[in-house]
Amino acid sequence: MTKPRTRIQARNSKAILDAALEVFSSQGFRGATLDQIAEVAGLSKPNLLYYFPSKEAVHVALLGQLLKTWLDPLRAINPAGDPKTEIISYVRRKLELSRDFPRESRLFANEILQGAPRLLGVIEGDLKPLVDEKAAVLSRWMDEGKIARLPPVHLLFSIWSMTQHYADFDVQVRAVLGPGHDPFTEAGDFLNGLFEKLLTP
Amino acid sequence: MTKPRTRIQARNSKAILDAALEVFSSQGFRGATLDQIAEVAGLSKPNLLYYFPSKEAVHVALLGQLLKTWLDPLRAINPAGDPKTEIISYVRRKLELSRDFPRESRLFANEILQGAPRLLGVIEGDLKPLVDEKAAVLSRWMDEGKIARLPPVHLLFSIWSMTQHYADFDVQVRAVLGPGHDPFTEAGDFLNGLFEKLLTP
DNA sequence: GTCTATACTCTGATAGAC
DNA sequence: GTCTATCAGAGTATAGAC
Repeated sequence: MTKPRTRIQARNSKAILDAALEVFSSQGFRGATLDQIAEVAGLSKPNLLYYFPSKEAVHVALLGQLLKTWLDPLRAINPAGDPKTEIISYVRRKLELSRDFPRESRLFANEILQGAPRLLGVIEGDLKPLVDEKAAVLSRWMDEGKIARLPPVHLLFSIWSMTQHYADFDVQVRAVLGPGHDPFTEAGDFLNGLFEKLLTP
Repeated sequence: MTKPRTRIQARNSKAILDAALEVFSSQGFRGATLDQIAEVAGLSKPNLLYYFPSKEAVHVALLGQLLKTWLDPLRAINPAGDPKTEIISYVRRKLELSRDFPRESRLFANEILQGAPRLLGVIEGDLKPLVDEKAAVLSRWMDEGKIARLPPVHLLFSIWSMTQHYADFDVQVRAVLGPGHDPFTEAGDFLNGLFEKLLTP
């Protein structure tokens, strides 16, 4: 069902992928069942399998569309921009992704936790070259004294881990903060200040 | 099998819990099977079920012993110690936990990702009070001008996320760094410098 | 204490009517 | 395109021999 030809097909394909995102992101691939996905999508199980030939195919379709979105903010770092502004904007965008697409973040986390069986190739083939490219930009900025000298790749890891934490560990974050808190607003202020200070040479 | 009475029972119980940690931490609760656990433990499936009455019971036993270890470093923060030293030691201990017990970290991450169905009570009952207690200590240190003023709980979140990232996302970390890197050694230096700078008023 | 055999349920996937 | 019915295999758990 790569090319939906009718409105119904487009709507059902979308419903299935959305339901699958819901279930896969909270249960992992093996823990999710087609029954659950079909129920959330509001379809029968055989009908789901009319749109996708197998459970695996649904998962692959999800991961495929995930990675483009996921890497966009990193791609958007502009080598010609103001260094500190570029990095802090990147942090902000990553946190917005966690806030607006927490299921995508958890789907990704689940995949990596399980050893990235379906994603390792993409990580090595797409993510690593992109990281190498941007790490070189960061290094140049450090050489020029525009930002503090830090190991560039670990700087990226710290951005990923802190921003994704608010999506992936949302339950724990809210339980520990208690009621009356807005985790993402507070995180935005905290991370803004953190990287402002950290990046100042 | 709460009180093993013979050497064989002690050894088998231990083998089962170790195997279960291996499988649950990489597959999640639903994704793991008793077949896998029994095979890793070197026992037959019925024999495994002689030691634990159900899959659920194995999982509960694992989570129970997990949390004590997991909270120890936070408990160890000494209100009477030197503030910056205490916090940086905490970061170091947490990173050592990630390095030496990555499966425990991933088991915990899996649980939270899945909405903490078996852990939310402990988080609210044990973790939150402990965090509140230590956050008060951090706040006092900030009031006294010993360390920079930051939202204390979010400071703890940043420590948890950055240190656990190296265990939970190990596959991605190694794939992005490429060969010839020692993630945990590099992370230790990076995080040491990061918090040294961040905490300086 | 450990094994073989098996009961029973769940799950992914297919057949075929409409 | 969607449904009911159903199959084959995997999965949890139990019975009972040794």
